[in-house]
Amino acid sequence: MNFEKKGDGFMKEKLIKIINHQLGQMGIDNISVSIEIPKNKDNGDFSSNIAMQLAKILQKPPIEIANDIIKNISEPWITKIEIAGPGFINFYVKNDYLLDNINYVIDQDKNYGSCEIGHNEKVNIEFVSANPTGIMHIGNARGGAYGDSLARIMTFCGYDVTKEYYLNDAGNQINKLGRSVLSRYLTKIGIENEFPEDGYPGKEIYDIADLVYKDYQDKLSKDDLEVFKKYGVEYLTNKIMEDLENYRIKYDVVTSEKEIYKKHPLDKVISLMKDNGYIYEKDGATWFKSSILYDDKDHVLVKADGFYTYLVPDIAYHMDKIDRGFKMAIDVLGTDHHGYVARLKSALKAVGYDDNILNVKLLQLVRIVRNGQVESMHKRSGNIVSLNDLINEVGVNAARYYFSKYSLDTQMDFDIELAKSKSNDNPVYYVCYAYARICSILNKYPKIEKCENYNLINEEDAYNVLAAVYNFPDIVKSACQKQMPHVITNYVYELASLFHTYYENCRVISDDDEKTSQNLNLLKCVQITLRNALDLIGVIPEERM
RNA sequence: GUCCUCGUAGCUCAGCUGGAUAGAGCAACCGCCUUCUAAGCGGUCGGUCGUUGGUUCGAAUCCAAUCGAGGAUACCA
Repeated sequence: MNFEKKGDGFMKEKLIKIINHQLGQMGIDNISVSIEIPKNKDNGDFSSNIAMQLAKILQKPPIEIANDIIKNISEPWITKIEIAGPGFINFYVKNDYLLDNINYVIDQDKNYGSCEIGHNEKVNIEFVSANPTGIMHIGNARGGAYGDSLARIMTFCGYDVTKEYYLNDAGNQINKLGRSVLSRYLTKIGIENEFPEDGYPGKEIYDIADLVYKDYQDKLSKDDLEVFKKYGVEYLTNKIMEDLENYRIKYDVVTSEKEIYKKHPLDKVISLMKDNGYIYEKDGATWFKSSILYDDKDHVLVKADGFYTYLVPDIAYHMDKIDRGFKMAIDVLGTDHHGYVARLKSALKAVGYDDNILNVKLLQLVRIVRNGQVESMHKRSGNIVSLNDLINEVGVNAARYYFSKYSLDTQMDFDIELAKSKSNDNPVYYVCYAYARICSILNKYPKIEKCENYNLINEEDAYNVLAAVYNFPDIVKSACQKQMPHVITNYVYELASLFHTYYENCRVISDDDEKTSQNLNLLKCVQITLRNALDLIGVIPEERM
């Protein structure tokens, strides 16, 4: 048997080639053939529905077509071809390709599963980007896990990814922050004052006031708002970055709103839109004619009081992103921003930029459930669970796994009590346990040599594990193309499950040295696959549990 | 009112560019530790894929209507 050691959808390609050849013989050459791995093993190792797709075109029953396709196929490595159900062609194949994959995985090691489909294309992923007016809370954890995992997956697939945080360090909310700190400061130095009604009530505001006091004692007054703003933004930005780093998120770029003003002065943005004919004046305000683009209504850009609405700096910011040469700019936002997408895309078009570059991922907001009651995240600081508290409570692995488990559009309830009390039921332990079991055995054999061949591995359970390992690169590609990290999370669970079954039924270490050695290499490639897959969702498994 | 997203097992969710008997986990019940980690394994129970129509060889998947949940519809950010 002469299989090239190429674990990258190789068998599928080979089968597609064979089918295409047969179709060519039949005079059909402009149809794309797809090969799938059947969910049910009874339906073969690989399967194609090509005959059914051709039924309409050829005006012939699918089963007849299938017969025509397969009658001349004869390959030594194909053990059986069946036509089943309404016209599926099911291929049964020798297991050698799975065994040959073992050394390939071990050689690839950290790169196993990676690919080059990104062609080094520049991609920007912006996520979290919470305003520096408070600390990170659970609501940010989901977008954080999503954005970071997507970045890891796309990088693994050969994209040139920039992870970006947009820091809103200007504007009204920062004034509010400044006034909140000021109020706490005044109280501290004994000056009676009223806390602003729309101020930020978090306890971190006291800490900032303490810092200001440390540097200035009681020398400041309400005229020094800029100082309070500066301390507030600095302190909270650092705190946010620190919390995110604990959550295993590291940004490549933090873009400051203030800096954007310098690159794209806001009046220039407006005049650009004006030149392109998208601006009109009404009731003393400047309006954007977004309704003639993607939006269903127009929006104000400059208010009657002369201030810009939030949309203008955001347009400038996205212009800047595109200026930097990204072929794709992904924004991860909560569904509460969904109306904003049409606005922003319209605006980019209005300033003459390609709005297709912008790709917005909307995620359902996380609701906090405590004792069966849904709690509001926004109203009172007392209810907000900080990201830091969550990590201290359940650990980073459990948190990252949990938030990577669900697709973006499931409305997610986060049950605090459940997370705390039943953390052992989190499937992350199930997966990590498989990894720990492997390590425990492999650690007994510090030096494992690769084998020439794996002819002694013949258990059904072993083949099942190896088939999942073989499939990993395809899974990564699919997660990347769909931009769905949870595909990886589901995969890793399945791989762990297959391994636990194997472990239960097959002894790895035995008196037969050759067989033991082959088994150890099998373990090694499961270990590599588990580790690589978990890394993509920001989980680092322990060697021991 | 208009627009967007979602309704799959008792619960939490996969599956959705149409494909074979709709899958996991949790919960419930029954088994398995003299052997490499029982945070494990095996088994039983559990479904008119919200409802009704349509498209077709075939629909959880596509289309329309309808009911239900959430969100968006600011001269707030």
